[in-house]
Amino acid sequence: MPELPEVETICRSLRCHVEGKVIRDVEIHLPRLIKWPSPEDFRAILVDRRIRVLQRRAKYMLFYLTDGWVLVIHLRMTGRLYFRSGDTPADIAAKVVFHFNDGDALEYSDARTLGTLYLLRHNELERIYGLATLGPEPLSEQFTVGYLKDELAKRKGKLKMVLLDQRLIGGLGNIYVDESLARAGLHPERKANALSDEEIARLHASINAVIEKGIGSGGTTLRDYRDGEGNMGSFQEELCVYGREGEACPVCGSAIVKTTVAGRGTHYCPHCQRKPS
DNA sequence: CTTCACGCCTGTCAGC
DNA sequence: TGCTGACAGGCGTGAA
Repeated sequence: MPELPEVETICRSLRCHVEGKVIRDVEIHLPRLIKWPSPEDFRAILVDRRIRVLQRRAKYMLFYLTDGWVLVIHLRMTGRLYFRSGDTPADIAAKVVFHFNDGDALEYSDARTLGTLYLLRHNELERIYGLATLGPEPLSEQFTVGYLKDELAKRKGKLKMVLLDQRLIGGLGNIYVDESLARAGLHPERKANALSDEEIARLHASINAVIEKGIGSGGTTLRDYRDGEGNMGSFQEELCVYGREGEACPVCGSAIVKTTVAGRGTHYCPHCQRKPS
């Protein structure tokens, strides 16, 4: 569900509620979500530790705790983190609940239960393979046109697949890849290593613009996604192609097409994003 | 090394 | 109305 803009929005909405809070207890209703250490140790280590700062890296949320521990949460498809003040009713469907000393709580719920939670020392974070191998993020200093050009040159696959690879760019998912390609006017099945310099520059600018607007809109709420206070995002109103099969392209009016590329639902405008034959 | 199909889970929705 | 199957925004694994 959540991609970089959604995770960033959740982090922003949670910081003022959780930073500085001391964990009093942890309820674990679905132990298999805890990937490291054992659920028993996970709980025992968290109890009495304070959340110092909450940071985000791509789609990972990192809660830096006292004594060098870091709680790492990846929401995958349907994970949700919701801050609940002590005087409001608990979510009985929550899979993991972090109770704070002041009576407030942070609830993790997850319809498809594909999310992952870890508790590691700050110098052990590379044990999470996906976190250790993340590429630079959109809008970061390292994500330059030159970087994108060099990386695309090494890839023979289709653009759609390459842009979803978190080792190349950290934080893009299915929605923002489709939107980036639409705004750059590039067909999702173009070969990554066959783009002109001008097309690469356009793609780079489009990725940054889409992610920046996505964050500015508080993310994209198509179904499940809410921020840490339960608010919906509004970027769904600005989507050009994603979820708009059969609707008119905002640029040329052609009907948006949906296909499957690299096993993922893929939306594009057949006129603005022509595939050179 | 890259590329790609598949499995993981469950809720929702279209079609019958 | 009730059932069935396809599908869903992510990622890790393993095979080629």
